Amino acid sequence: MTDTAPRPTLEAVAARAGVSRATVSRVVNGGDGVREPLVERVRRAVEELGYVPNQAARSLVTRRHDAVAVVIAEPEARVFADPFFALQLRGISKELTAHDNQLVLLLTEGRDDHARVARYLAGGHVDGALVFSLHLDDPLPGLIQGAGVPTVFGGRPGWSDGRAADTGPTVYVDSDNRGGARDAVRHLASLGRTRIAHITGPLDQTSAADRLDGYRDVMGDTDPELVAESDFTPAGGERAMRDLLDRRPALDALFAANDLTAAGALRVLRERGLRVPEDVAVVGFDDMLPVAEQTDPPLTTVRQDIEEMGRLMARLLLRRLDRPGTGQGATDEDGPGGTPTAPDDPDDAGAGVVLPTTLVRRASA
Amino acid sequence: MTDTAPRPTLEAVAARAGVSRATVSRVVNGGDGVREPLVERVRRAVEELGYVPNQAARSLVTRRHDAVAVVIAEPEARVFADPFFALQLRGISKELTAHDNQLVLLLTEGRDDHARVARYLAGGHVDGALVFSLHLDDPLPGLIQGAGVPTVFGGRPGWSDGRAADTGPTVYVDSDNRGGARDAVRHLASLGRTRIAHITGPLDQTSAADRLDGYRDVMGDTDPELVAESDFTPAGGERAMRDLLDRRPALDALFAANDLTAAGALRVLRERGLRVPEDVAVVGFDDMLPVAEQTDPPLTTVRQDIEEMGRLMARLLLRRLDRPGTGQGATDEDGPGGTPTAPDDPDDAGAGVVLPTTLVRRASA
DNA sequence: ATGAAAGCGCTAACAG
DNA sequence: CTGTTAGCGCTTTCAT
Repeated sequence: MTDTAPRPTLEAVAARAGVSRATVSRVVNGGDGVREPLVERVRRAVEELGYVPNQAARSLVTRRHDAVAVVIAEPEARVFADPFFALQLRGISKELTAHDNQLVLLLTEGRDDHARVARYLAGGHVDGALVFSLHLDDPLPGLIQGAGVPTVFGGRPGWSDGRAADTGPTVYVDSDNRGGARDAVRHLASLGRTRIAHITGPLDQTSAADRLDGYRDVMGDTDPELVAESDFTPAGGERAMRDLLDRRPALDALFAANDLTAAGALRVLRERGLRVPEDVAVVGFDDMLPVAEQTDPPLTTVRQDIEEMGRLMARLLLRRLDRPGTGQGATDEDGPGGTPTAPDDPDDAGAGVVLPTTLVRRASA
Repeated sequence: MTDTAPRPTLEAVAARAGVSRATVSRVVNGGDGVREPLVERVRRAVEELGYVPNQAARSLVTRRHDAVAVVIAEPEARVFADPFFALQLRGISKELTAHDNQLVLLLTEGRDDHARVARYLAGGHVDGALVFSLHLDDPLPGLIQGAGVPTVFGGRPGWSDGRAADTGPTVYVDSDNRGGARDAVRHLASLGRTRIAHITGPLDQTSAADRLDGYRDVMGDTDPELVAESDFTPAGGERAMRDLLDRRPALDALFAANDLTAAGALRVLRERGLRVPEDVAVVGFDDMLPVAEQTDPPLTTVRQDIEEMGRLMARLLLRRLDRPGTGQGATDEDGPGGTPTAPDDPDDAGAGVVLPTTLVRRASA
């Protein structure tokens, strides 16, 4: 019937309520400084007409969009094989929603998309960006910082600090990969294990590199043959486990860089007739429920609160948006020295915020 | 240094190129009907100034946003435990990106969010919506259709057709759950199995109901005790398998409504000393790689192309947006009878498009 | 083929 | 406190 539904404008509401557009605008935006009876009348008119503000018109003048981009730079399908981003997104979404901000999702598949994303961000469509970039050599983060949009990173970016010079501090949220790894290895050691092997993730990702560092913190320089590099996948885990077993048949424990890898390793262990945890104790990382709880035996692992990471990223960004000047390009002197990180107060807007991890004990170690 | 980076406007480009704003606008939007030398000059000016159109201003006049909302209505955390939505999103994202559309993600957590989403959609922020609603009694789809935004649903909506009357046909994309289920059960039967059990998903979801129907298509009215209702989770699968085994110890095959459920069932089977596939052959549904390939034994299952579903949803929506009138509220007579569904041409914009499934044989059956 | 001018719907000074 | 008045940056008739 109604082919074009001509949405009512401020003007229409004003006419109906017998006031000026400005007054309606005031009421719609909180209604401060408008006398009660008028507020009431305007409210009613809005109600009756089913008025909804035109966001485009508003943005045009306010230069705010109440929208935040979430950029996930990951050419590999593998990312989608685990619920990591889904959980993170959920945390982000909750926080943004609570502050009436929209979430614009930008997924990239390889280099071709970089320019597109950079253009979009530079185009001022969103007030800020939350970006996930896993690899050390990813050019995207650089492009994004160049776009002049306030940004918070998910995971510690891998670049050296030099480049951050003229774009302000690089704000990121990460979990305590290194500390978590230490806990895992210490736990294994406390079980009396001494020949503790480690299967790493792709070492061009800071999370994997940090976990390896944690392992080394505890193990010192013991036998390098106990470390095998892998790729966070189950198949990679199988391969690495086989190598490890061939090289060091007497190993009595394994710390795998993530749960998927651990699952693969577990299969090889069983196939070789090794019992877990009796012969080889195994600890994973992530506490990815569908994996960790379903392995045989269920996996002891290091949990990170992924959803909370997302939440925190959003919170940090929104805070920066609220007080401009902390944004991009601002000369941001914060006194002598400065306080880059304050792990104790996750809400502190320091350069990096690191969330704690916890060891979850199940049957594998 | 540059505190406020005053983005160049059309005006600025026009001045630089020595033409009018109108001409710049034409060039920026394709440049038809502008003589080559001018086009060139404008292009250069755009380049030099780093001009990027202000989308808000543009939307204000065109009433297009080149943005599509993706609404995922799912209060349960479980959804995020599997990569289903991630894959779907990926497909959607690819398609939208290819057509220069943005993806606005709207995640809802329970009823409180419904009003928010409805308001957002009604607010005309996006040109269309892609919505996933799993449960029969979900009020959201209704609200959304009411909002007058062109919409395509992911998965066959569960409501009775009556309500679609005044909002035009309900367009959706689904995979052939029923046909896939039939294939699964037939495969089991072809293996010589006769006492084939079925663990269902939550029957208030059309996907689960359709799979049960497919099972019944093949099994007829045999022993209802061979069917156990469950919830798509591994734990639910365990529980259901135990029940089944208690009731019908002699069952020789299982068709599980999804891979997660099958994984749980597999564990119970092993725990009871039953060999798979020798004693009990098992088939799942989804072909969720991280699960299906990691079970012991690897799972024979029904694959659905999830990413393609997402792609197709986006394609269908964009097509509707391109030719208005096929949108909401349009009197959409398509001759006598009409052709609601044409499964053979997935790109046909019929009311429902159903994608085929394929059986993937692994070791479990 | 190009330019001039009129708005799209809203907010934000500024008056009163 | 409320109304008036300028635009925000862009597209789009309508002249030329």
